Amino acid sequence: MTDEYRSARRAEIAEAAQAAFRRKGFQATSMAEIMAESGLSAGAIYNQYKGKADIVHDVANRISRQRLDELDELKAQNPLPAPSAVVRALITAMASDLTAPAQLLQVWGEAATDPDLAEMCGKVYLTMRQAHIEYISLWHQREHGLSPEEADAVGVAQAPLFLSAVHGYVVQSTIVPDFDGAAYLDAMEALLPR
Amino acid sequence: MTDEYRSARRAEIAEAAQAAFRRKGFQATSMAEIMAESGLSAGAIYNQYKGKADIVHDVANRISRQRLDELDELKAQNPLPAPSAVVRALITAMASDLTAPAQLLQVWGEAATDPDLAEMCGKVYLTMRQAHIEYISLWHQREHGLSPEEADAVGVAQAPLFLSAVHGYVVQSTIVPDFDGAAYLDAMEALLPR
DNA sequence: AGTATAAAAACGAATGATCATTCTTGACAA
DNA sequence: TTGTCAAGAATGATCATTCGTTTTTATACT
Repeated sequence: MTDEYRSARRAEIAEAAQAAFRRKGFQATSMAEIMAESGLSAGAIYNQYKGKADIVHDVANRISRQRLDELDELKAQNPLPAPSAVVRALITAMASDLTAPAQLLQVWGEAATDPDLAEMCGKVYLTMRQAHIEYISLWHQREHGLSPEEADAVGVAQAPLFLSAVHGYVVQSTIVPDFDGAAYLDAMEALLPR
Repeated sequence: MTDEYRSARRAEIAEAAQAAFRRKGFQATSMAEIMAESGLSAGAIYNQYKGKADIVHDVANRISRQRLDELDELKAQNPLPAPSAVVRALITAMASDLTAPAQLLQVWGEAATDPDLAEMCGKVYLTMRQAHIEYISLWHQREHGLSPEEADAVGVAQAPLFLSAVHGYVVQSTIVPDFDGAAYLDAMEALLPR
């Protein structure tokens, strides 16, 4: 069997598991449910994954990776809009998959007790933050004529707060019954500095 | 047995369960671990709670309630600082219990798949938001001379973003290895409008 | 006060269900 | 024919919950 086949099958399993996890959570989802969702047998699944924990990690990885992929697309695309517009684009991309925010929140919640997951989430965050630091710095240099050092300092200070806009969106869209995403994005762009 | 005794024992159990949940998560914590942590037997625990789900809900409630209690203390106390200073106080109060942010994140993650928990979290959020709307509105009326209607509109728009500062703190302090809470708070006050 | 009695509460071993994982068996591709 | 993969029943462990028993507590009575 070819490598290509292997990874295709892993994707098949991971997608089924992701759907099941989304419904019941990581811990409360049984292997039997993943088997039912994927239509595969225990043997087929254990041929691809070491165990349930292995699947959980792979799915969490996928969910996080998707956010980084969106970041890459943004980087390749834009001229130089305000940082808040970048955050808007990031959130819009994420929210285009309606289940993505809740899934991210599930992963973060799990990371609170799983060191491996915490490390993965931390790495993803650091990549995100670094990209924002560089972007904010660049934007302040061009737009306000700051020196690279001054601009970097601004980026380091502000990047975590721009990312908080993402975190707030994730939490509120999952938890708040009457959450209005569009109004949230408008308020963010009005509030964050330019 | 008096009602007082009953609630004292429930508190005893809930505190033990909370400690265990913090370590292993809600689902992965077994009744045996709650028994060990509390030093009580199965019978004693099942006399107070209907089952594990009952304990989970009670503990999640406690974790959320503590945040509302802090809000009440703030309301009783302050003259009229800027809204961002209120958010700082809220976060500082929360972070004074070092495990509180991670616990909140666990609850929110669980709420993504548990409708009862989601409803509870939603209610807590809505009272938080309402308090902030009123506060921001009041502050804008006094500080910038806005009419009540104008000021209310500002409050409705901005409150979710002020709360995002809390959500961002919760997520980042749990997930980010080198998170600097003090710098985060300073940046927030510098960034949010006055 | 001291003791008997009844009720409540706690104990902890037993139970039955669920679950992750393994392993034997059969099918299929090379 | 041989080696790989999938199937699915079997296994053994874990877990929430129950329940018969013991202990404690409150109360009534002498």
